[in-house]
Amino acid sequence: MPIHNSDIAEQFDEVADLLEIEGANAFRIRAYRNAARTLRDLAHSVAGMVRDDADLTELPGIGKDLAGKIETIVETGKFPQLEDLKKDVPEGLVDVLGIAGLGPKRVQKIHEELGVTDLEGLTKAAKEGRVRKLSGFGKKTEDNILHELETRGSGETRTQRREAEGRAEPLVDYLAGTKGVDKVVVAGSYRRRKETVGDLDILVTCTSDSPVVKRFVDYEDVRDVISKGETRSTVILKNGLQVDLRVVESASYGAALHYFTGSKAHNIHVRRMGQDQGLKINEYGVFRGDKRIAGKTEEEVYAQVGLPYIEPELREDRGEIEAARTGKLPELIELDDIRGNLHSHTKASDGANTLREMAAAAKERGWAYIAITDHSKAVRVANGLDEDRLAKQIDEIDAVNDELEGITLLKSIEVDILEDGGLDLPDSILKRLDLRICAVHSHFRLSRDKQTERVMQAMDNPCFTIMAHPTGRLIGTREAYAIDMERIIEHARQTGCILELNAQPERLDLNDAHCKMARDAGVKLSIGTDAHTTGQLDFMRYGIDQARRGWVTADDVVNTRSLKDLRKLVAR
DNA sequence: GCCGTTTTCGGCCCGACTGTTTTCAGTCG
Repeated sequence: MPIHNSDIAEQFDEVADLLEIEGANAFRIRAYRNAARTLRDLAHSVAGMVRDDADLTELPGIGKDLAGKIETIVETGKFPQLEDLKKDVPEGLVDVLGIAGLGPKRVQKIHEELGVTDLEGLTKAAKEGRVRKLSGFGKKTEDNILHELETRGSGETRTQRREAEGRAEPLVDYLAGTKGVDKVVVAGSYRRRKETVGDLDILVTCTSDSPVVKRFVDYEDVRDVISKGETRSTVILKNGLQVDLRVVESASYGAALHYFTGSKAHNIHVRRMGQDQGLKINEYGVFRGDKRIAGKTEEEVYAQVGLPYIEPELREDRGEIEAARTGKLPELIELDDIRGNLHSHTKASDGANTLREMAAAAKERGWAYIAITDHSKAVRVANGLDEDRLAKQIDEIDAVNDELEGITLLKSIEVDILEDGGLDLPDSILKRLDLRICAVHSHFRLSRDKQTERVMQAMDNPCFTIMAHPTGRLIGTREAYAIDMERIIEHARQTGCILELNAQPERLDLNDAHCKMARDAGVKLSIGTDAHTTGQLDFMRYGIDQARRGWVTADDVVNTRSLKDLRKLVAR
């Protein structure tokens, strides 16, 4: 059973949690968390690196000690240090640490003085009024703990970007209407365009007498007010989403925007660079001594540490600072670069619109072409096309194209990859199409090797043009099927196949790390909306967001090309 | 536990808010 990066990352995070409760050195704890993050962000398998005898200490945040621990985990499947820690610290305390307002010190105290070892014990102790009697605790703290225990959902939840937008936009409009308010902007992972957000960070600039904080906590969608100060406030919305408000004066806008956009790792890196030059960087500006020397814009902040502006989507401390320093930042793709869409459905299978309607909607968006990719017959629930129906659709598209102006329908199909790696329709009909996108819709539970080989075999068929939603994941509801993306990307490179970045907001498949990996390998991408209605063609922007997070440029994406150039690219 | 264009030892980002305290520890982002 191969060990995945995320397995090791999880164990490192668990060690960090347990060490925290033990009261270990904070920097040692951070080292484990940093290492966990490095492993999660890594596009290739660290187990593979161990197998190849690669030097793990080359990875950021991994030194001699952690490299050794990774090797032990990969080679033996065991992590003795974690086992030992679990003997010393009850595991249930990790859940207790997850309660907002309870940090390591308080958890320790609750454990030592009240004998609490898990959430159940904590609930009992709080209900019996024993928590408030501890020194440093009080009635209010106890009430907060009980409230938190009652209202918290099941574990950690992140909100999908589209849902977050639905909450953020009206709130921004509401705040912008407040007296004295100048700018209102959503920062945080929302601005970095992550596929999901943990909370919303809203930054406001306003006059000193603006009632914006009061207006914020009075917002009708607020369920709980966690804190409310002069420059900061935190609330929980009725759907459980946390929103943080930060207020700064205009002179600090850029510094605050940079700070609250993050990521934390990116900020720490930039601050350290500032420190090396005798500068202090905080949310109010860049300071030499007590004198603020920058802060009005983000560009100013970066300039002070000798860097060009870095796009928010890149700010994950995944090499963007080095790239900026050496002038190697990618010129990220933009929505305007897109010339067409290569994944769309019609009424013929499970879409809602006709060929003409889809063509008109694509033209409205300024595109030059749209590929019609209805399902093939294996997907019965979606009324997939057999050979005869596809042949009819080919004729129909030819006829419609004769009437259309300024937009071209491309003949295509989303053909199923069968369990044995064959395609669901004969080559004879597939060859009549302009391009073919190929997809896995069944047998998700094959072993990693079998799944990988199934797809690679399909890629060997010259009819294979684009791999649709390559890992099959649905954000928050279905894990990716087991597949070795390193091998898939390498095979795509060798065969000239294209990988799709599916832009459906619950798919966004490839993820950002895989986009970068494909790009680094020189494999071309297609950003496809997978639209089942004309309106879903607007999902293109989610795909662009994800691509930008993957360092993707317009040149890396086939559907930024003119129709003529696209035809050349899809011919293998 | 990591890391190094002054360093292989001694640093490690920085400020706001809450609750319980009488000047601040703990927590959070």
